[in-house]
Amino acid sequence: MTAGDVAERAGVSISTVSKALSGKGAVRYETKQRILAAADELGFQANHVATSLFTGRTNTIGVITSDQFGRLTVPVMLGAIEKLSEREIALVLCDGRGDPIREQHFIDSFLRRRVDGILVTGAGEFGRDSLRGDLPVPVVYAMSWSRDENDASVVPDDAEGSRMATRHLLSTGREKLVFISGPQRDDASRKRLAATREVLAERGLDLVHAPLFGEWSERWGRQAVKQVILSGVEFDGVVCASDQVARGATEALREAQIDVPRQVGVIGFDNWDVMVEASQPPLSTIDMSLHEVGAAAATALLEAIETGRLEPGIRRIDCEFIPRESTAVV
Amino acid sequence: MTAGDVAERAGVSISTVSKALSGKGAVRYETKQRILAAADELGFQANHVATSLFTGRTNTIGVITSDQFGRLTVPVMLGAIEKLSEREIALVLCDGRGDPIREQHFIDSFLRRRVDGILVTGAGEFGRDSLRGDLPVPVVYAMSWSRDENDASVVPDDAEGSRMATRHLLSTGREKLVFISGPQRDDASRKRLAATREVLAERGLDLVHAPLFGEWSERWGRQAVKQVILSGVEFDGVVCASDQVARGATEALREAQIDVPRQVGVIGFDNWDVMVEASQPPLSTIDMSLHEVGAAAATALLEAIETGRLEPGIRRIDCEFIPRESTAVV
DNA sequence: CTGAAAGCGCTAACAT
DNA sequence: ATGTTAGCGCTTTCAG
Repeated sequence: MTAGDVAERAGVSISTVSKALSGKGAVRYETKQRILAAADELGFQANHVATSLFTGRTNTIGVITSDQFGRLTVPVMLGAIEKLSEREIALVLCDGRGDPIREQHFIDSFLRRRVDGILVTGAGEFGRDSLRGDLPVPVVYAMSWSRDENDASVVPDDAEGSRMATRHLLSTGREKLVFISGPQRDDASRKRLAATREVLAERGLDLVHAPLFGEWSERWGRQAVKQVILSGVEFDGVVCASDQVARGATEALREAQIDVPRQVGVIGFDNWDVMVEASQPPLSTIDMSLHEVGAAAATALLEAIETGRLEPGIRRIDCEFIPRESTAVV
Repeated sequence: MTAGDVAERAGVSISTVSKALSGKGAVRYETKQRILAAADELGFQANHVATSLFTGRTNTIGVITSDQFGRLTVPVMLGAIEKLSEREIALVLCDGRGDPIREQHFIDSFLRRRVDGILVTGAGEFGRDSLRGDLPVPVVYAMSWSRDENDASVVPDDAEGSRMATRHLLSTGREKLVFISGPQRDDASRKRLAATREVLAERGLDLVHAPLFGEWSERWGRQAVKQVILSGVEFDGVVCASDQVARGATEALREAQIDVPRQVGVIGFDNWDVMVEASQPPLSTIDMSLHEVGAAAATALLEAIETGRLEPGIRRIDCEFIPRESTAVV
């Protein structure tokens, strides 16, 4: 099933078939119809491989992840997929697992396949190393950002998200806040703490307890709250750097007969459906708009592919505040 | 950067370069070294597109999902990716969303791209329609299975998993079991119920309460247990068709001052880390080995691509029982 | 408006 | 052991 078959059936030459189907050359209306009909009858689909060989573009972009497509990277990837499939661009995936050797291997494979561009993603606990300097195709980092300022990265505006969270808690009349997060070395932990403190400072306030760093788990959230309660410090709001932590915190409060949201407000981060909805009460939280992060990264990559220009630096996508009961005013 | 450049640099012809690099033709050791050196210096990577055009194989397989790569399909896809990347086979992804029009669109795109095979995946609540009869490449369904008996599908052995769960509960000395599941129309619900009853029947037992169908959520798990408690029926074990349901059930039991596992044992299904670990106590459960499902589907597809033969029918992959505290004997 | 011909980068017979 | 040649299926000048 090639263009030759269609040509034969329509009684024209191969090049006329090509022109008719691509719509690029000048073909008489009537012959065009004949060709289209023939192509249709034969179910002809132009061989994309051959086209790519000629044009040098594969309409394919390589996606490499460092975290096995987890909870954070999947939405990013879906956002990118959606954007790219509008333009008939396919994604080929591979899982670098954060191992530079594996990554290098896959990059080579991408280059052999002549992908038009590369998207790098990952959970983004830390800034990551640049892939390597001399790639012949544009590279965009999504969610996971490159420490190299000449690279282009798209990430959620974490800091502003945390500010929104804190401002919201303050706006419900609470002033005695506690901050619970995951590991201290994680980028997200540090940024979210700094942002929380910044908002408090603007109002002449500070956290009423030293920030609590642990792990990204419900268990830690529970434990941290118990610790705060034990410390005897008075508090009326808990800023959590993840929904898991927030859910754990909420549970521990309930167990200690402290009413959420009446006595203490709790806000999470992530808008992870299974956490925020199952929590009692459901959690107010910050949505990182990961879908948009992926879509924006894809758009930037597309533009770079088409124009050859890629604006370096880190682009931040707005987060969204999602109100639920855990911070309601009662 | 083509084979021609390498040839020129090594002072040989293009075909000799091809032979040297592919290792297929006979090339004198010394010239081969020269060619390898030249290729290395130039950083030459053979153009995969050109090779594909010639060989007719793209070393690419298309993956189409009906559920946006959710919690169940991601591990399946990762299992497949791992298997396939061993052989330098890439996956191109798209998201059909269960919409036949979209699916058709992507299938066409796959065919234009001359993928070597197609993998269909999805959460598998129901058996799905076959893609369409006359595809020129092999198709394997993973997790989501095709209702057409001529197709090849790979799924977890759900029924045996449920039997294991029930047998385990019985083995801990419990006999008065309750069954809580998601929507009744879901395939998984019905199969898991049937399997549970089958094991009970073997021992001359039956559920002590009518099976409870609702949704795949913690909330429903909580509600269902409350309902059972309210009914006044005596029970000492809860078979749940998902970890979310099991976690909700466990919570409701705790709230009702019923000790898990001392008074009632609870077993889940999925081995979803964030659920089983955060539950108090942690949940015993059944792992569906989704990674293996993906890997097995990939293997079957590879074989079909290589040999042209694809064994039709549904292949079931063993589940694994994961003991934790919620069913411990105390 | 249509067709012949060259070529994208590679492979594999077939010479030499 | 190496080189020459003819494609893989398409696009695109360039003639006619």
